[in-house]
Formats: sequence, C-alpha cells, structure tokens
Amino acid sequence: MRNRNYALAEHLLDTLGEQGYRDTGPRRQVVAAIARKNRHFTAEELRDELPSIGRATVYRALKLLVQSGSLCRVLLEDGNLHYQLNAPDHPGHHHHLLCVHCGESQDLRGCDFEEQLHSVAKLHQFQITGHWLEIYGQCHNCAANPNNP
Amino acid sequence: MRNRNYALAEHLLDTLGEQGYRDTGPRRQVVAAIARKNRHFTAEELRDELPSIGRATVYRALKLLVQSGSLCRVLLEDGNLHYQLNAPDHPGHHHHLLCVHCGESQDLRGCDFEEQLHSVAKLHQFQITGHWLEIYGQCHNCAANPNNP
DNA sequence: TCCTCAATTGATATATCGTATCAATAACCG
DNA sequence: CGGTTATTGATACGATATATCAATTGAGGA
Repeated sequence: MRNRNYALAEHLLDTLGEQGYRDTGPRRQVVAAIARKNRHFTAEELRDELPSIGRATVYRALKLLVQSGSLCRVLLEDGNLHYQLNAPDHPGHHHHLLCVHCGESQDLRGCDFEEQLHSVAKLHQFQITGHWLEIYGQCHNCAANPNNP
Repeated sequence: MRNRNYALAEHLLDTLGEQGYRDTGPRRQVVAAIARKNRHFTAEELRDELPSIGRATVYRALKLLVQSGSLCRVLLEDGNLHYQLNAPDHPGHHHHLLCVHCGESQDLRGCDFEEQLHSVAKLHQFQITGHWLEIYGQCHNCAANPNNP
C-alpha cells in the first residue's frame, strides 16, 4: 500500500513537473497526503492533516492539481465542494456517481453525455464551453445493505 | 412591468402560504426584490438591496423558496452559488444553460436526461436519487455579437 | 375586537471556505 | 556555486452561511 501511494504521489509530482512547476517540500507533503486518501475530501480536511503547511499553500496545490487534471472537484448534494483523486488512466474533467450513504464515488465511464449536450444546445442555439454534472444516490453495496456503515 | 412583478410576488407568497408559512412584512420585501430581478443573483446581492432586513431572514427566505420549488440554486462555473427565479410554469429542480458572457440563464426544457441517467446508473448498479447539472457557454446573442455588453 | 401562542425576526456571534499581500526562502539553471 | 524566480506562509481580509436567543408579530379562536 505504501508503495502504491508512493508511486501515485510521484506520478502527481511528475505531472506537475511536466508543466514547469517545481518539486518542493510542501508540495510533496500535500501530494503524499492526497495519495493516502481513498475517498473525496475537503480542502480543510487536508489542511488539518498538514498543520506544518500554510493554508494558502494547501489551497494553491489543490488548484494546481485540478488544473493539471490529476484531481477533480466534486460537488456534494448540499453544495459543499470536495476533491477526489483521479485514476491515473482517467484524468481531467469527468463525472461521478456519489453514494450519499457511504460517501463512495465512482467515476462515470464510457458515457457520452457530451453528444446529447450538444444536440440539446443546438436546439437552444447555445454554444457549450463547459458543464458540471454530479449524480447522487446509493451504490450497489449500500442499496443491498442499508444498515452497514 | 410593476404589475407582472407584483403578480409574481403574490404567486410566491401564495406558494409559501399553501405550505403553512406566514405572510410577513420582511418576507414580502424579500419576495418583491426577487420578483424584480431578471437574472440570477447571489444572496448577498439581495441582502444589499434590503438593508433594513436581517441577514438571517434573507437567507431563510431563500431557503424556503428553494424548498417550495419557486427558486433554483444555480452553480456558476467558478463554484459560486447563485439563485434564479423559476418560471411559474416550470417549478422545481431543473437545469440551466448559463451564458458566461452576458450572464443570462435559459432553462433546459423538454430534455430527458433522467432517462439516460437511469440507464447509465443501471450499468453501474447505482440507484439514483438526485443529480446536479449546469451547462456553460455562450447564448445565441452573445455568440453572434461578442462585443455587445 | 382582543388574546394567546407559536412562528418569525434580527442582532450578534461564530464557522467555513477561499484569496490577496508581501517579505523571506528555496528550487532550478547556467 | 551564485543569481533569478517561483514558492512559501503569516496575516489579514472577504464572502458565504448558520446558531442562538430575546423580542416581536401574525393568525386563528374566544
């Protein structure tokens, strides 16, 4: 596990490096903390885990990672913004199925909403440049076992 | 115009009344201010227009109107939350085409995303209970006249 | 009309989330 | 090994939103 996290963290740093960002101590710490997570998290959660690092630095790192496609912003049903590490083979903007029970988030893969969006946009004579989609509900597990944690 | 706004405001109050909420002075003022708007707005914008009304009251009224289906929360591309009055014939949860240039928002009508959502969910064995969709881009007008206000 | 009581209000404090500033520091490159 | 430039973090600030709670008000019944 430590190995997997380590490799993930290195991958994130590499991605930043390719875009000309420096490999710094604080950034390594932020990235390592993110790689340890296995579900979505808030900026403040992350900050609490890194008391020796300035708040602004944490927020700046998050922003860079989102820009670089390694991290997704996730909108919860209550309007709160969380972050979710992208799978290395599924970077950039995409959508999530968020379980409101256990908090798990699955990536929505192989789903071509874009096409439908564009045909709808044509009807409205609207030129789409971006969109935001989140889906809430219960995952397979939680639907089957509503009483489990 | 004053008449239309007035009728709109009365309609909003009626909707609240049907749900057992009282018809109070502050609420009338909030609702009247909302009925005057012709685009989405923030809670604080509204509050600035109503200096004699407590902040909490404004936020409470907004929450009630969202619950009652008269008002939609709109997520801007930058993550800020705005509010948008629903057309009386199109209440409740729905989606918007948001022009990032002029700020106009069109309702997405006659579009059955729900169906596609459910078929996707079936693939993932996920039971959908809600979703959030916003679409950003340029409206017909702004795409044609990029230099107009 | 007046009374009563529960809903509502608003002043205040508090919490969260995120950005601007700017001097000090550290990373990278030749 | 410097020199330049990005980066950091302390601090302040601002926006957004909710909790508390005493005072007030609306609405329905007597």
